[in-house]
Amino acid sequence: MNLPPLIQSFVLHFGEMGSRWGINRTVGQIYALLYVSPEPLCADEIVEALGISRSNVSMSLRELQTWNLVVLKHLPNDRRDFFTTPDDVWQILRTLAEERKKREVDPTLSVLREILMQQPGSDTERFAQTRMAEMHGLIEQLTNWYEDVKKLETERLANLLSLGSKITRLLETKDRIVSLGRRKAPARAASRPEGGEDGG
Amino acid sequence: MNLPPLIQSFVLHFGEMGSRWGINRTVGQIYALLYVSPEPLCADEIVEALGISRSNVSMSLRELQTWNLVVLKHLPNDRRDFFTTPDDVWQILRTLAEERKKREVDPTLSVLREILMQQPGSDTERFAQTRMAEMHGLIEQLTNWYEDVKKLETERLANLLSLGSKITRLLETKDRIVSLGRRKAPARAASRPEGGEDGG
DNA sequence: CAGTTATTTCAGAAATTACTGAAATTTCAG
DNA sequence: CTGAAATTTCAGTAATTTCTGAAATAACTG
Repeated sequence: MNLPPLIQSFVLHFGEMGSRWGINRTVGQIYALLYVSPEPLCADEIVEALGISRSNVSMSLRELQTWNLVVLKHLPNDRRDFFTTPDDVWQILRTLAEERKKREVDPTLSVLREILMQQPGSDTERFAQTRMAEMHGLIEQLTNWYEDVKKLETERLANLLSLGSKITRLLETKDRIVSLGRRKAPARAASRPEGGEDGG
Repeated sequence: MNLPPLIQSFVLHFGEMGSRWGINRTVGQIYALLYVSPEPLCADEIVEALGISRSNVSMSLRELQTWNLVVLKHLPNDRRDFFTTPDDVWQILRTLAEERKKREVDPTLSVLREILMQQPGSDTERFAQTRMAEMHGLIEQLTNWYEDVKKLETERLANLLSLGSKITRLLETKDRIVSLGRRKAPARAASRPEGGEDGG
């Protein structure tokens, strides 16, 4: 491997991280390298930089393309393929989320749904189904939230993030306003398992 | 493998999913099995159910314990160890998030910080650093949000989720109110990197 | 203490995954 | 068309990961 030390640390780290995800080491390294390169790189430059075989680079780039994590560029009068990563980190995040959802979450949801449709043949199975239903419910809530939030423009999303849980204070305010509007009902008094009024 | 069909599907699916994460197949299967079992299971029951070696079960349970994803139980007059999963799915989610952060996000942040401290030795390195700074910034925003939100009680969190991006409408309302309060300025016109006020 | 049961460790076998080099394919120029 | 350059494919090998059986350790009983 033949890289400026500071870049090498980054590339190596991503290689290790890659293997901790489903991604393999080489794929992680190539991604990292492209991410920090000022110009698009061609396959042979990657071979040179990382010291791996040409065919490995070819396969790994293909893998990255199926993840939509790299984009192919062409230079005039050069028929080699050059590669970069999208440069907006928020966009990268979105892509990553989308792909992981597609590969991990959606199949799980569909397996769960399928199982939940079936008739349990015993108490054990019946119990299992209730557990799976809980899991299904949680995942569905999360994906609904995700589907909803991913539509936001980056600026708004960033804003939302930076509010963090402060948002709940706002919600309380809203609740108050709404129940003021309603006037009649004692609003929050009714059956709430959770006792602690924490009214600011 | 010796399981009711409906449970077997679930267990097999989690096995496959496991290998797609860093977790391996057996670990995934054991987790799934414990998750849907009405009673805690001992190691030999797992051996029996999944048809794997006793030693593999022992190692995999240890792995699950380091993730805090299983809990050990003891029955009276029985010195074997029994295992279950926590049964609140929200709690499981929190644990998972926490562990993955610890293993994946935190080390990445620290590598990035370290690299960003160093003096770049060339333009290439300088450019790489700016890219890494972008990534670092994004990750930091996300983890700040996470640290903030994870403190919420489940009920509140679920509430927040179910609002999804509707929340932004509320934010707009708030903006309007706030700028009404201020009266003078055209409010949003000026370049504001971050909304300083949060009402409260 | 010896004997019994439960659990862990670990060297090596088995299985899986990643990588390479050589050959095949594609793409383009003349 | 031929030939050169770029890329891909793939069979075989290398490396890594997972899993097992046997042995070691630990925890308890009487």
